[in-house]
Amino acid sequence: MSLQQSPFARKLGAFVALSGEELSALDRLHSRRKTFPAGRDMVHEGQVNQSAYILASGWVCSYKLLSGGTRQIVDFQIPGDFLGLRSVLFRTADHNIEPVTKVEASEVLVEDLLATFGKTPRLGTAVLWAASRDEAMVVEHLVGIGRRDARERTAHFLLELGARLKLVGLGTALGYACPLSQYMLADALGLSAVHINRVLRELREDGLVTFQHGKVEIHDLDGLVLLADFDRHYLDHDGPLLK
Amino acid sequence: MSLQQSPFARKLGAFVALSGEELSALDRLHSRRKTFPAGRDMVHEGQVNQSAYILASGWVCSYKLLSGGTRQIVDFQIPGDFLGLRSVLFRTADHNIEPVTKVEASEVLVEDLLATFGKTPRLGTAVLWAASRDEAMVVEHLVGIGRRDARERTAHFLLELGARLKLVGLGTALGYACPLSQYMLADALGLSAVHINRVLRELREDGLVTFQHGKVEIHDLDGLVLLADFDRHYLDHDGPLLK
DNA sequence: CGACGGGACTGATCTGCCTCAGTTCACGAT
DNA sequence: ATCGTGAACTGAGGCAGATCAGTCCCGTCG
Repeated sequence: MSLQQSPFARKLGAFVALSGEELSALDRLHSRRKTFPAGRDMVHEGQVNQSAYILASGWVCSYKLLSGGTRQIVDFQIPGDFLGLRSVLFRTADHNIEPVTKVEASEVLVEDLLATFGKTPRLGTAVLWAASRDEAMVVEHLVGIGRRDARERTAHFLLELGARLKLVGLGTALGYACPLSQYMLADALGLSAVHINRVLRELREDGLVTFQHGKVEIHDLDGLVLLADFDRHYLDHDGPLLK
Repeated sequence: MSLQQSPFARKLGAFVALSGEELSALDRLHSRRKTFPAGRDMVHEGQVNQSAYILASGWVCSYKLLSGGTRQIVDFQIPGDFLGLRSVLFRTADHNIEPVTKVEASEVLVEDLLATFGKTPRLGTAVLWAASRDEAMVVEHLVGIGRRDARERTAHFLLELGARLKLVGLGTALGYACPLSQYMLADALGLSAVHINRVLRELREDGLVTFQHGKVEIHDLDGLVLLADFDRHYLDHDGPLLK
């Protein structure tokens, strides 16, 4: 275990216990560091031959635009997350990617990735697991939008985000820094910004969570978990699954 | 090209042009044929060490149950689709799978799958593409539930289903057989069955589609595409992408 | 300094969809 | 023939969340 792990290494380490050799193989993937300013799209839907990225710092969101001008945010990515894996496989991006904050990311060439997996197959397993978890999150998101009301949905979202951030060392069970505006929350949760605002006020007045000044503070974890019908296990585990 | 291709071979063939050798490697995956009656779950959420399946005939749906008793159908699978790939990777199923009709499916052991990919890597590519397309469909579904109204959502769903069925030779641009009840449609689209019924009536009265007696008939394809904001390209293509 | 702009926040009104409570019809079992 | 069941279908009434039209606050820029 090194003192200063990258969020990516930290996240994969939660799935598969990593050796020193595997950790340095990961480090080598981080050579082509790039930065992106907040707000200007990194990837547009339809673009071909995009690179994949590993997010080192900052937040981004993946979204789709509809003809009516509305948008749906599919997911947020936080440090340690893989970006645009599907777009690479498919050769053409099927969604837009916008940095929420200033972002640092490592460009990953497919050939480097495959070579790394060839030499250290357990890393391949770990990345596959991480990708499966991301897919599971999209599914959970779908379920939430389809069948949970605004309060439940918001509560679930904040809990899930907290669990993800905790995994990469950017938050605790009690709170975390969150650069999202209420507009972005609305676009992610399929609600209007006006309604998000009221829901956040309700959750605050009920003593469950506050989300103000870029900080989420969880005041009643059990109450929130109950409201959201949140499965603590599906993101949460202590120690790697594969030793 | 064999005369009688399985739906799975037909679908993969749309992504990657397959040689005779590759086709027979596919056939060998179909040895452990099983059948399942309609209505009784094949897989329950939380089950461990499930097999994966390739659907040979019949329809199934993947869904999640919420604490309130409601359910959200995440996706339907039709012949040629892969079943439970994520559950296998993750070792434990994160959703339920219920046959909509009587179903025939080939059980696929992970080791057989990996061995096949080792010998015929282009098949691996094709399966990966198919999996990416499935993931893209879940994303599109999410967008629909989040930001499309009931009419658009229903129209989009019927078009997408048609495109998928056409790919495996079970439908045309004008219509297809569809064993889904309005209740299932409701659970998939995040609506009530009552409302689905009214929406279907409206679409029928507007001369766009009819869905009656297990048959979907598209009467005004352009109108429907326009209403649904349907991207004809993302599922539709003539001839394999990789020669 | 004042102007400007973007985010948080609010009240009033409207509406899409849900819920409840049915009816009708087709079909399989008794 | 009758019963039961499950799917399609309908009307009435209610409500969650959208939309409209703002105000207030704060940070930034000329």
